[in-house]
Amino acid sequence: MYGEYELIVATKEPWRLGLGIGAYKALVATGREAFVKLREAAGAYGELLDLLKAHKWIYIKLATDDGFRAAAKQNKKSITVAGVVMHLELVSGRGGSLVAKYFTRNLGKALAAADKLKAAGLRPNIVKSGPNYVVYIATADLLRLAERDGEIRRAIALYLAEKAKDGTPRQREIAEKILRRRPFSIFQCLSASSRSEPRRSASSAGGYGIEA
DNA sequence: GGAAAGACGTATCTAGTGGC
DNA sequence: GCCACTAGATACGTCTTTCC
Repeated sequence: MYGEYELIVATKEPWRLGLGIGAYKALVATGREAFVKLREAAGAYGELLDLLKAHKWIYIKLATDDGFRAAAKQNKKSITVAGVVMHLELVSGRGGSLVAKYFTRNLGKALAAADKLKAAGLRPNIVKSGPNYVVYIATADLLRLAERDGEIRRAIALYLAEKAKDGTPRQREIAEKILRRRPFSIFQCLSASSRSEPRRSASSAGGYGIEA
């Protein structure tokens, strides 16, 4: 697939940038290298594109960053609590609430997960749901956890923001209600996490185009 | 195709609050 | 203090999606 992509820049002096193709175009890179060049060229703009979650930028990162690709594959709105990977879920009761759940068909695993969560000072519940056992922590515990853990706070904020934007009408209603009710700010969470990262040197991303 | 995991909806319980 | 009402939380079933 990578061979199908070419990074071509239009310029008055194409020979300075790469292989000249036509009077004003330079072929800078092909295949995977085209994505790598694009990513390098983005420089500081990359941070902005990260925050904006621009889908074309995400495609570039998926093509150039193995770790990001693995994380994206694994990431299903899940959080890790006391070593237990749980996924977030909006529950549409009368008011609507947010819970973190761990699914398993193995009762022993469910009990073990609940023990870990208890050891972390939480109050897990185990319910049978069809053939599954569901270990979950309720909204109150989840929010207490979020106060202590920035990563979990960020995951919850992103999840709620995503549901408020792209969820079903009912999910949007619940997500917006929770966001109004709780002192969550997606922007606080994002800016807090971006502040903790080292600054990158700035460079221009202008002038590049990509052709498939 | 089947098992496991994930998503969603409904019913019910519980706690808080206001009116009397 | 009691009752009614409301909102939030929990319980649980079912359907869908994903993965082997």
